[in-house]
Amino acid sequence: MDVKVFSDNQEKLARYAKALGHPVRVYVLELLGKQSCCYSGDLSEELPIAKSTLSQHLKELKDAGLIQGEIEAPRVKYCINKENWEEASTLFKELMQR
Amino acid sequence: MDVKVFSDNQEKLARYAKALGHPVRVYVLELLGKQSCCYSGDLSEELPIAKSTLSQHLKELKDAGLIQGEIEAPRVKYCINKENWEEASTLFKELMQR
DNA sequence: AAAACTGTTCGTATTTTTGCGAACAACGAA
DNA sequence: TTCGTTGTTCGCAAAAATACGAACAGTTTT
Repeated sequence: MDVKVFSDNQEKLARYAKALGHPVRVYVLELLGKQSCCYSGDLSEELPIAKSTLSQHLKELKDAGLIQGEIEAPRVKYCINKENWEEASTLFKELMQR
Repeated sequence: MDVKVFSDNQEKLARYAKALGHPVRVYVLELLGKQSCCYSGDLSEELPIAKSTLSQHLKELKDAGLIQGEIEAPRVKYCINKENWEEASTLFKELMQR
C-alpha cells in the first residue's frame, strides 16, 4: 500500500533543489539564464574539473529536467528546459514568498 | 593560492539548495512558512522517520542557516532564520527570474 | 580511410548523505 | 532524588554523490 507522506510538489521541489545543490550546476544554470544556450566545451574551459565530471553534472541537470541537450554537429548544445524550469521557479517562489 | 572559481553567491546558493534537497527538509520549511514555529516532537509524529533522523535533518537546516532552534523548557522550538532565509530567497529569485 | 575533435560511459576510489537504534544529556515533575 | 519527557549524539551500515582517467562512440576534417 505505502501511504504517501510527501506531496508531489514537495518531492519535486526537493528534486530540483538537489540538482541545484552544487556550485558547478549553479554556475551552469546561471550562465543559461544569461545566454540561452551553451556548449559543454566552453564550460570545460572555464571550470577546473575533468570533462567527465562536467558531463556528469550536466547529466544530473538533464535528469532533473532543468536543462536539455541537443546534438549539434560535433558538439552538444545545452539550454534550459523551459517548462520544468518554470515549474521549479514557481515551486521555489511559493515556498519562499513569506 | 587557490584561485576562486565560483562566486560567493554561487556557493551560497548551492549550499541553500542542498539543504532544500530532501523532502523532509522541504516539509519542515514549508510548515515554517505557514506557522512561524514548530516543535520537533510535532514533526516526529507527522513524519515516518526516527527521531534521531529528524534531528539530523533539523541540524542540516540549522547548519545551512535556514532555521534556528531555541530551547523552550523540555522542548526545542524551531523557526525560520529570517535573515538567511531572505538571502536565500533573493538568490533563488535572481537565478530563476528569466 | 585515417586522424582529430567532442562528449559520454566505464571502472574505481573517496567522501558525503541518509537512516536506524542505543546511549546520553538536560530539564521538569513526582 | 528519582522518574519521565524531549531531543541530541554516537556508532554503525547502506546508499548516493563526487571526481578522475581511460576507453569508447559519433562526427567532421584531412
